[in-house]
Amino acid sequence: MSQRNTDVSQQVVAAACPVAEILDRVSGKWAISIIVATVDGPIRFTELERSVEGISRRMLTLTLRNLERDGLVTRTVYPTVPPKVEYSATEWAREVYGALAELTAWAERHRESIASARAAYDRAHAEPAR
Amino acid sequence: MSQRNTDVSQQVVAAACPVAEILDRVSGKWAISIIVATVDGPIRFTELERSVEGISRRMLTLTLRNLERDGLVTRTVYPTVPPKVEYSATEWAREVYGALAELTAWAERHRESIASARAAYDRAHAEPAR
DNA sequence: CGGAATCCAAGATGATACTG
DNA sequence: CAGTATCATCTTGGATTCCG
Repeated sequence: MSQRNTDVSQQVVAAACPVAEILDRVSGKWAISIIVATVDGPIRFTELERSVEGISRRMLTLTLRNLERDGLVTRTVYPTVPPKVEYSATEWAREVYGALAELTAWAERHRESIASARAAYDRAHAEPAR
Repeated sequence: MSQRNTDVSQQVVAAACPVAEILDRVSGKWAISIIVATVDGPIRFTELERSVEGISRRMLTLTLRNLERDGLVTRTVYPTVPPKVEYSATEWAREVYGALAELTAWAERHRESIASARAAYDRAHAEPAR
């Protein structure tokens, strides 16, 4: 509608949509940690709970369900006593994680710059309380 | 602590942290849309409001402030009457967006597969209501 | 062991009205 | 025009308890 929405920017917007989808999946507070924890082989629920520092049982369950739903992890139940359930990352998860590599690298390189930029902003906009 | 946390996986976890940071910045409901809207040149507040479909004035302001704080957009005020404020993506924002490109491409390729995987999951776990 | 269910606190978002 | 302020609401996440 606005004159800025030319063909080009429209395409970009369209291209951004699926990213947003993936981001929604992967950007939860815990999703990435869980993917990371599952990439190098099957891991049990309780092991995950210990491995992903600070996660609650509830969030672990919820996040795992979502990841499973999106086909990023598989859930395997062994009907033993006591029960045993293993989770592992799928090929998709590995690809997504790989795609995140560039972003990771970028983040690594700019970690400090970003921190100081933020600090500078905060300083500039601090309460002029006195 | 667990035996799975070998040197390798530890490194991966460490590497994942900064990504999580970036993701937190970029993964808001609106951040990406705003970045996209600002990449191809300065854009005014009201134009943004129209350009980013569905965003409220409040969220536009808040998200812009956060992006500015992280150095992803710049804010330029022209002390005219009526006031004029322009926002534009920084070099950082372009780099991040570029780094997201691979993820975008992946998402594009698998968009349908993911959708059907999710549909299948939902079907399999649907209310056995009767 | 591996959850599901419930309750609650905190944060994110939306709607609306007001202002320099 | 470009916000800020306020209030209502929806969503997230944590803590706890119960169960097969």
